[in-house]
Amino acid sequence: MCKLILNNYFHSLFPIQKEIVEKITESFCDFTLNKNTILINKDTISIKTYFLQKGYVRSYILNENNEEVTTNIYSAPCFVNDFLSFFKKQPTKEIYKTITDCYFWETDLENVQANFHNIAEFREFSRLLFVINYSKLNDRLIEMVSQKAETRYLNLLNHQPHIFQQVSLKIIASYLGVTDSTLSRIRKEISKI
Amino acid sequence: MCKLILNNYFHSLFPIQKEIVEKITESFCDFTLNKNTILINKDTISIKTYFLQKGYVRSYILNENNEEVTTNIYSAPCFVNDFLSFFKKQPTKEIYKTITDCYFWETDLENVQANFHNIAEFREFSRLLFVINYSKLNDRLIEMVSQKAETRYLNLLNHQPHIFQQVSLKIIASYLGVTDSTLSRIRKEISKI
DNA sequence: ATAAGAACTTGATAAATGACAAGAAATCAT
DNA sequence: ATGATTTCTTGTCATTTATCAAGTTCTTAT
Repeated sequence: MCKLILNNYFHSLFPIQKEIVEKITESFCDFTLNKNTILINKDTISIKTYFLQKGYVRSYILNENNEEVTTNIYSAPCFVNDFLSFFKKQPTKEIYKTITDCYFWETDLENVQANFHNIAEFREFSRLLFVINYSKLNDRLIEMVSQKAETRYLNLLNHQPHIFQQVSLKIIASYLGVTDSTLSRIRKEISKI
Repeated sequence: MCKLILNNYFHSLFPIQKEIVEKITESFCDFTLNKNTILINKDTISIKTYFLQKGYVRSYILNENNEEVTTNIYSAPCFVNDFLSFFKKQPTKEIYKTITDCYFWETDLENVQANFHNIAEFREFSRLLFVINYSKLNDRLIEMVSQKAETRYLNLLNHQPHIFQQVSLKIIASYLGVTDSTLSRIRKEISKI
């Protein structure tokens, strides 16, 4: 149980003394999940916060036709959270499921609260995590409304090529907001060039 | 200079003692802007945080054809912030402009920091504000990728009918992710029923 | 190794939306 | 009030993407 990667993640976002990071992560516990396993189920209250050290996770909703629409793809190292559910204790609308075998760290709200109110550096880190997540989501929204599917595909391919090694095109298609047939045709078009 | 509405907003999101709210908002200053005035310009660093007490504001980007794509519409009372710019001092990608005459309160990062680290209730409020904003943005993204334009239009009409009184269809169209011609046709179709 | 299922591709056709242009209606500045 | 500007609508046609169905390839469980 080595917390090196977890601790480094805190450092990488906001400069914090080693001893303080160790105090923050003291109560984190590790666990693994096999691929295609639910991490957080729909309509439940997420009582843990998760750090994904290894693997890929996606969140998705079921639309009116019960089709899965991928809302986010998480690639380690990163935190995986349903903010509204975790902090406001509301039922989740999305399902969070592993795409590959995964290695996680988890802790609960009680511990987050203690750190948040007692450790100034953790407060800064937490806020930064929100700012970055909000900003990424905003960028994604802008991309979805202002660029066409082919551009969005090329952006993903350029910025996160590793995703294509691990995640099926069906999931990627729904993340890009198109059907798998359309994605297949986009790839065909691009390969011609 | 009456801070009643501003103070009430804090209360409405998270229960805080009156005296503490007054302390939090002590350093907020008010100002007005005429309609169609820039609040935060593109490529600048937003050094203030804004509370919109009265009026409507929108944020938008300029796409590759220099067309305005509305990313958000803010209706009072609410906070208006470019989180990434304000907290990470990064240049904004979006322009924030008033749609109507507006009345604002503002304060700076120094004050936010003092409150954030000294007042536990403000910390909770701040985090809640992030959680709610993140969640709204996530809902909007889900709506954009999983529902068609007509449904998105009807949702906006049901949940925020007041927007249609103050905001031009051109801006609403771009917020819904369609052209103004398409929105016009959607409205025509619906009116037939 | 093999059968079953899932992932991916492809074709034909339909639906949704965009692009452009022109005209009508509303708003604004003087 | 009047002309200029902007907003909104509408027509025609093009583009993008979805839908459905069939076939191929790849994975996985036994």
